Amino acid sequence: MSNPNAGQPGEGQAEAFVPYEETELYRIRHSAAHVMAQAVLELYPEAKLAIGPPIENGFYYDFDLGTDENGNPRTFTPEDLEKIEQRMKEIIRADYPFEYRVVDAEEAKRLFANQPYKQELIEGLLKGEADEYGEEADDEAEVVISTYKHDTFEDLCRGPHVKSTGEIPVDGIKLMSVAGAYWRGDENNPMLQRIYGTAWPSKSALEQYLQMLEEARERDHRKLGRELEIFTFDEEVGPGLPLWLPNGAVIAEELENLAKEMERKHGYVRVRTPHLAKEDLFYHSGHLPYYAGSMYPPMEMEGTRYYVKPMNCPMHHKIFAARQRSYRELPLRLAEYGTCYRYEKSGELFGLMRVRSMQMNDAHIYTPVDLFEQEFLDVINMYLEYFQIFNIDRYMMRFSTHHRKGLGKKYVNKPELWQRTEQMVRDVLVKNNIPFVEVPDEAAFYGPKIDVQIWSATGREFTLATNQVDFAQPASFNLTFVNSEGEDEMPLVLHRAPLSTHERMIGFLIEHYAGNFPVWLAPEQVRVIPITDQHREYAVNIADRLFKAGVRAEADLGPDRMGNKIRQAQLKKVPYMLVVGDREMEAGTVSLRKRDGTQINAMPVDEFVALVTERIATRSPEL
RNA sequence: GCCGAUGUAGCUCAAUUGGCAGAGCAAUGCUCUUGUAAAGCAUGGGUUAUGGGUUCGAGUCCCAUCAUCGGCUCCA
Repeated sequence: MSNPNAGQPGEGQAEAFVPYEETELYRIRHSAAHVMAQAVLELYPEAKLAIGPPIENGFYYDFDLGTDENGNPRTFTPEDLEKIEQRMKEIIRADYPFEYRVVDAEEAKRLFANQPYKQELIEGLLKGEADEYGEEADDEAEVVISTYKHDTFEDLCRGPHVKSTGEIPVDGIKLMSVAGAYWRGDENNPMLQRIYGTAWPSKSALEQYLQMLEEARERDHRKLGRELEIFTFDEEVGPGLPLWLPNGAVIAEELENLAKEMERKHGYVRVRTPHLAKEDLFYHSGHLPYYAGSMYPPMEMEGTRYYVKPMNCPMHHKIFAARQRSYRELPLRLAEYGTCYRYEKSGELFGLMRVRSMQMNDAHIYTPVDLFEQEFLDVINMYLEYFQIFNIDRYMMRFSTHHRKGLGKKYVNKPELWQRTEQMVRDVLVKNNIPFVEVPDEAAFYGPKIDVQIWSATGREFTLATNQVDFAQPASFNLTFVNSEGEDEMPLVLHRAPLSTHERMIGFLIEHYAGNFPVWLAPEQVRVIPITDQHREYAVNIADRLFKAGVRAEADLGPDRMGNKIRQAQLKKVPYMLVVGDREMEAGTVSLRKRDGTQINAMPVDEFVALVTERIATRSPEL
């Protein structure tokens, strides 16, 4: 797929009107990849070249280094990176021109005679397959095979490049890391060695980028989650199984309260279901045929096999089927913060963003087909309401559809239903002017979906919320309702999880707010700081008063000085600090210091209580 | 799961070619009674991830396992 966020997803590119592919920076990065490949070939003459495209923030190139004397795959060492980078700078300084030429298929094959991956790419080009950028060839256009050459290095390449290596800013490049990557992104293919580099128009731009990475590390939810005591992992509990600390539990509960309010307003009813079920249920649902790879293995008792649930839907379907349903009670919207377990591969785990136990903001909407549009839109609107509350403005709606080659394997084998439901979703989106990108071959096994994509502090892309159409499970569970004609009719099911899972949502929110939660979400909302021991009782009284007003407030009665107590509260990112001494005690006031450093002295206690309770009640983003 | 790297006190990090495991912060105790981001003194804290091996001697070298990190694959 062509990356819709190719430049920077969000800030930093004011001149975003020019497509990334047409910018000078793109040519610089692409050219840097070629220069790197030359340097690698000089160091490892036997290396086989795969592909080396520009990417967001830089470029990479994939190599197959073959095997060593013992038959083990050869890999790059961190020292190699330094050598390669040094050599790249020499090549850049030598200012070799890039020369473009078109070659016919015969010559191309001869040119890359001992480059098997290039041969495969040439074959692909001739067959009109997607090129190295994943772009489908235009059926009408004739196949053009071209190369770019600089110094001793010639690569199969469409370009574009800079005029000569000297146009690559020698101080603007840096090799970042080595990684394994499968040839053509397929895990059945051999693993290649990938070197990632970054490239910028100048030394200062590079430094700025490195600085930005540094800052991103500061807001990484794994770091803040530890510092703010939100969650922890324990080796003995297991990887991907987070433990919510008291502060994290507060945030999770606030999110649940929000969800309950919102869902009540939108006509949902709540249900609760067990964490495991008999094997038969998951056969029925299609999970065992299509999803078993992500499920924990079964446990057996008295000859019956049970699975821990990877999703809540089958249970909700059983609730729908618990009695006969009438069209009069549809759409039926069943909601549950359900706890699910998925066996994510060990290398896929990532802090809170990718875990093995998760609580989903789940709901299933059973609707007659003719009410689908209305229900679907209501769900989208609920997303937008939530995003407004959290000030989430950097996201992307991704419409995932099936691909015919996956029918019966990745997707249930109902081609006409796929076509029909996908068209329904597309129509709703277009008709309501909701911006989205369509991505083929990314659907759920039971139907098309809309995912909301967001980015973690480290730049990794995640699906935050999801909204999926399901035409498969109603059929496999034989779900029906009696329509106005008195006939049995099958509903469509909408799966939706606008608040994601607690794990991913809170991981995201930590980074989104850099730990500075709005008052309503902050685990500790107010800290009262007495100046000396004589003010302890007054501090306790104020904290007590706030507590009774439903505010999460604590008095810091520790032995530290006021200055250090303020520092500690700042480090924990407590929104409000109330400093109290003689002046406040006499006047019945507090000195309010906000987390941002602003200060309001001599504020009457009543006034502060009114302020904080108003912020909480309205879920105000303001401090 | 795959490729690579890393693992020392609650946290951040030291420890020369293999030669007595240390510091700051945090914690605990005592003193100080303080006005908007760090008071002072003292004390405790470690089977150096786990299990093997090499060696007179291993945090350091080797092997295996576990976990984490950067990617790939996959995904809420």
